[in-house]
Amino acid sequence: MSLVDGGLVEGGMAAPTRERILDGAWRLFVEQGFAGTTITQIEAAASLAAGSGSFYRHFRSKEDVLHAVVDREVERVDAERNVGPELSDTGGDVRVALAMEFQQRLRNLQRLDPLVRLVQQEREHLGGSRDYLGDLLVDRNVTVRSERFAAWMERGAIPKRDPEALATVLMCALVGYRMSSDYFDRPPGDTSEEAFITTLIDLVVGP
Amino acid sequence: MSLVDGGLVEGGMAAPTRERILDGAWRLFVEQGFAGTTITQIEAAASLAAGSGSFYRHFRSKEDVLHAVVDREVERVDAERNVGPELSDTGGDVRVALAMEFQQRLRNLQRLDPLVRLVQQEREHLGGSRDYLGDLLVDRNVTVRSERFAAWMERGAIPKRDPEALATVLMCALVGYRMSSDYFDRPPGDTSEEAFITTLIDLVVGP
DNA sequence: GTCTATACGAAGATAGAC
DNA sequence: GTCTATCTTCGTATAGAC
Repeated sequence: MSLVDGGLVEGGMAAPTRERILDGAWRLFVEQGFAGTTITQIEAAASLAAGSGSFYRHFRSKEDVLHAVVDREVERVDAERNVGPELSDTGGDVRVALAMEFQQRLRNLQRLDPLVRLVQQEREHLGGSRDYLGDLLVDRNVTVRSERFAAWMERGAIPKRDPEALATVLMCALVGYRMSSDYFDRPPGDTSEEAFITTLIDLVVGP
Repeated sequence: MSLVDGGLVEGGMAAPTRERILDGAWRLFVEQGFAGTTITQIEAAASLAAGSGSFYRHFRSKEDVLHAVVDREVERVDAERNVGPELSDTGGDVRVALAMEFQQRLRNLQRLDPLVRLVQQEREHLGGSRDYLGDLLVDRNVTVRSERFAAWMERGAIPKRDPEALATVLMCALVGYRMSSDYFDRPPGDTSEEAFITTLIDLVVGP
């Protein structure tokens, strides 16, 4: 049982203050942005007296905790990295394998949206973390998918094309769909996720 | 001849203070964000005395000028709206028509990036403008393109598919490519714009 | 309409007792 | 490590002369 608000974790042990500060700062930064969040709010969220400088016993400044928060989240992304099912897991049906992969990617993108937004907002202050996040979110995904597509092309499961460019196009389409949906609070062109994925698969597999 | 910095416009007439404030605020908001920009900076950019409240003779608050700036930019987007060349303009070559259209869309997206970012940053304060921008940037584009695709499908120029879903997928791919490039300061998967567009065309037209 | 001067509040950060 | 209390800086906004 986990009582995050009370600062307790499984087993009833009180979470270290530093962790509580990171948890609270992360939530507040996501909800209000970095500039919109005050040290006082972070202290309150960490069950410290609001307005006391207790925060400063654990972090040197507001920017300091921003870096710590972002780095922790980027590490989590790294740890949770996963790819879609192998073709063999879906009875050799390439359409099913693609559908599962695209759905999973859209879910992942949605989950990562708060982090992406925060990093975007504070891009000037987050040079290194931003580079690493780009590598994690984009390049490694393209690499892994393009290798898979190349294998499928060899087997004749999908038409032959430049596998890296294909992987890039598909990833960009999914990124664009998710960002448009988040940005405008509705799917682009009123195209449902299902119709979007179906069309994407048709384009990849061919008629 | 236009001397924006000096507050002059064609003809040598001094631009009204209100316009100079809008120009300066727009530039500063793009460079530093809304929260990161001070009234004092806006005044200086408009050639008013820094720290004097002269700003307040023209706008009631910082939020007020934000709305005015965003609305002005959205109106400009609306005025500049344009679509790619007709099929007949390219000698009936659908690949050429698509290439020109995609290139133009990528250029447009790049030009609109500052506005999109600003609206994203201050989304809470910009409800109405945001809805309208979504309509302008996404839905109208999808509508216009899907009608065109439907006509091309009738003529047998491209394979038959759901034209609206196809237009959505393509627009999302371009949005994702541009946003990834801007976000990480490099194209995703190190795929050049040319290779990206070529692959996109191959997917649409078929082998 | 623009200036000088300033009131007011908010937020980051520190000092020192416990 | 946490508290009370406070310092300092900065930014919004206003008052009133010109």
